[in-house]
Amino acid sequence: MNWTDERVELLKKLWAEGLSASQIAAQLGGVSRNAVIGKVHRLKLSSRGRASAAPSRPKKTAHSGATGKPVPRTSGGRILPQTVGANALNTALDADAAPRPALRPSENVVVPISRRLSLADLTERTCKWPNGDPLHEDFHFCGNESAESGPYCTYHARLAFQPASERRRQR
DNA sequence: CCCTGATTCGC
DNA sequence: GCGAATCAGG
Repeated sequence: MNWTDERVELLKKLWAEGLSASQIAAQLGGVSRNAVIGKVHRLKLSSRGRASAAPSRPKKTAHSGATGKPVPRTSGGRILPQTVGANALNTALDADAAPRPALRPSENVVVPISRRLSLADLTERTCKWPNGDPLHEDFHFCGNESAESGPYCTYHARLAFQPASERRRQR
């Protein structure tokens, strides 16, 4: 992924909004949080709001080049108070044997902003609620922090374990 | 352990 | 310029 003008603009916007580097990386897709942080610094839009100088940061010595090192590590992510407009929820794929109750691509479903993870990026503690059409590029998993030992985040867990009939009136 | 941003430096 | 590895901290 390269830093197109659009991606840079989005980066600036999200950074200004206070999203963390990992969250921004998740939104942009194709980049690590390190990449985001690096870009932020190069764009000189660090500080973000208050503060001025960084009090601590001596230096560093030995540095092992980026050679035979594994650890892809794509972590980070927190549910934000904001919401994103109606993503169609689909019943199709099953993430890791997580129970997948049927849910109509409902009308006014508002999904919390997610990390939009791919299947490969899911971990034990990420929400495995699938969003979008599995046959589309748009397909992704919520990826937000999942609830206590559950497969979904608190928001999706509610939808998942509620009878369709009750789901209706409770919203 | 989870995460955060900051820095260095090989590429 | 890019970003993994690393650091320092919550």
